[in-house]
Amino acid sequence: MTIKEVCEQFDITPDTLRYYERVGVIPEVNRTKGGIRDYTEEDIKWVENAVCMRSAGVPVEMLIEYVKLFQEGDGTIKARRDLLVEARVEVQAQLDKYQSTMDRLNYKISRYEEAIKTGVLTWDNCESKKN
Amino acid sequence: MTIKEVCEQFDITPDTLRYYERVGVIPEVNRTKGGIRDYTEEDIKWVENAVCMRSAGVPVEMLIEYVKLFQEGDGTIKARRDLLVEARVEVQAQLDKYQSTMDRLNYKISRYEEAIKTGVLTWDNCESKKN
DNA sequence: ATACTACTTGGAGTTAACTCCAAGTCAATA
DNA sequence: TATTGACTTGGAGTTAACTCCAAGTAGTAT
Repeated sequence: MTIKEVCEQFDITPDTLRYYERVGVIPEVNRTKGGIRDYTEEDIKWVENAVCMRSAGVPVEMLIEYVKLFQEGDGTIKARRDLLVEARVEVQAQLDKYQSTMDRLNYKISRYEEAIKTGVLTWDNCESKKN
Repeated sequence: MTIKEVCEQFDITPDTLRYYERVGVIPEVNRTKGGIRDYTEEDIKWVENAVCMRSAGVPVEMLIEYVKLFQEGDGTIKARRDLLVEARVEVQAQLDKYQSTMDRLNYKISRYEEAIKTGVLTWDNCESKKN
């Protein structure tokens, strides 16, 4: 699979994909004799993982560390588990923040909808209410 | 309330708070005769809102736009509602990504826990499994 | 064989959101 | 009054994560 195809599949740019490989967010990718990247299923799984983790803000640094441990073999199982648990803590914390922001947005929007519908501003200052 | 106290309450730095005011993420803050910031309840509500929105990745640009509309008065109710709805779409999309990353992390961690517990690597390559 | 296109590399540039800094001011204490 | 310490400003610097670029090469269509 070419770099272009992989990019379309995950909606990222070739530059990003090459960057991920360069810094070690994914292991080195399979190449043709000519040196052109030819992604295997395995390579693509790594890309999928990286894209997913990055989309939730897991730092590039952490992904690099994980790949490094993975390549060192079975002796790093516990270390990898710990790294993932650490990542999970961060992701969960962010998730909670997003949820509370959603709650706030929903509240504010409902107040605005109400004002628009009734044509009356039913609050002194939307911003100064607890929500 | 002093800048220091507000910072402690929201766990941010004075520099960040001054930056928010400077670029317009929050309206201009109340001052003492000497020119020192003295946050009112109203000011603090704005800070609370900004911190919450920023923690969910709502861009500074959008918050600035919102404050600007707010200061223009009641004629901008619909525009403000639209802005908030736009923000909500983004936040929800991010929330979904975080959730699917959590699912992936939970799956991977459980595989690792299993391997650690049994002492047996029950998969060829943790990364190459669908999850 | 000759274009043409898509790929390759290392390195420089960009962006958003802070974060730090130097120089100056003010209120309270010694 | 002199010093201290926290505050003020505008502007420069930093950081993470890309994103772009110039120069070169490989595979494909004419």
